Amino acid sequence: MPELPDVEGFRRFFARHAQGRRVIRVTAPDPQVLRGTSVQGLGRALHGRRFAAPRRHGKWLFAPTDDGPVVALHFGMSGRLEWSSDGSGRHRHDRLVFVLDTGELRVSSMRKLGGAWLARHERDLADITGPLGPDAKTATREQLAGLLAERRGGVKSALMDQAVVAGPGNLVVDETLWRARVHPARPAASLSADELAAIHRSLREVLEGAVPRGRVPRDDDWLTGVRDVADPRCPRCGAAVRSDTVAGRSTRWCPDCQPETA
DNA sequence: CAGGATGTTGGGTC
DNA sequence: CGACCCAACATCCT
Repeated sequence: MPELPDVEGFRRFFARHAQGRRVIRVTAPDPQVLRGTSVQGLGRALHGRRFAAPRRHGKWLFAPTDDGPVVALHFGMSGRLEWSSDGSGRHRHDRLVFVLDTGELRVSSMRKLGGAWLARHERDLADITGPLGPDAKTATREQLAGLLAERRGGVKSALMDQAVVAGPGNLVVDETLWRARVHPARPAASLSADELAAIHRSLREVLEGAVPRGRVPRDDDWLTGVRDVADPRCPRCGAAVRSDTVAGRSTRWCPDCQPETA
């Protein structure tokens, strides 16, 4: 499920449990999630080192050690972190375990779409992540407007592209466009200054609401709250919510609040 | 049983 | 090169 708000929750979780803690050993109940490294490689790089403050960019979580190597985590569609102070309660989907001096931090992933990478140095992270736009939480209105203005495709496709702006996923984008009253298939380059401002403001509001919760809330005054109910109604105007595939992803929008032509 | 799920990548195509 | 579409990845759920 992880989008930016979820990963920000994982960052806080990582900081609470692992920051300043020493790595005793690394085990991989399912090494398939290790990308470009091995459990031996991770062990050699991390053994005896302490984790420093974790950082997030978009949907990536970076866990540097106090003197060099950095673990990069991406959670795919189903990843999350678990903590066990006494080593008990192992779960079937735990794929990677950092045994620390105070307990075990576990990377769990049902579908194994994400994974764990090892960077020798900070400067190697960009090779792992590929191109990433500015983080959605801090992107300025000018940045966002400029990036969208030079896109040729639809606005949902643009906002979903991590190289344009890093962090938004399917739920955040649908929620943002609903709040901004912009149809998801609108050509990005056709948006007015007012619409661009509304998208930026809405993106900030959605993230400010979601990040403290560590997820996109399923509140009933959010579009996400009616996403999967039968006969969904727009929480703002009561119109029947439309469902279709846009930019290759399942998409919800309100035909009254978000008309196709502005 | 078929289809879908909050993500990304690689191939083919225009 | 930019953008779209689709399949694939692996597992569970409706």
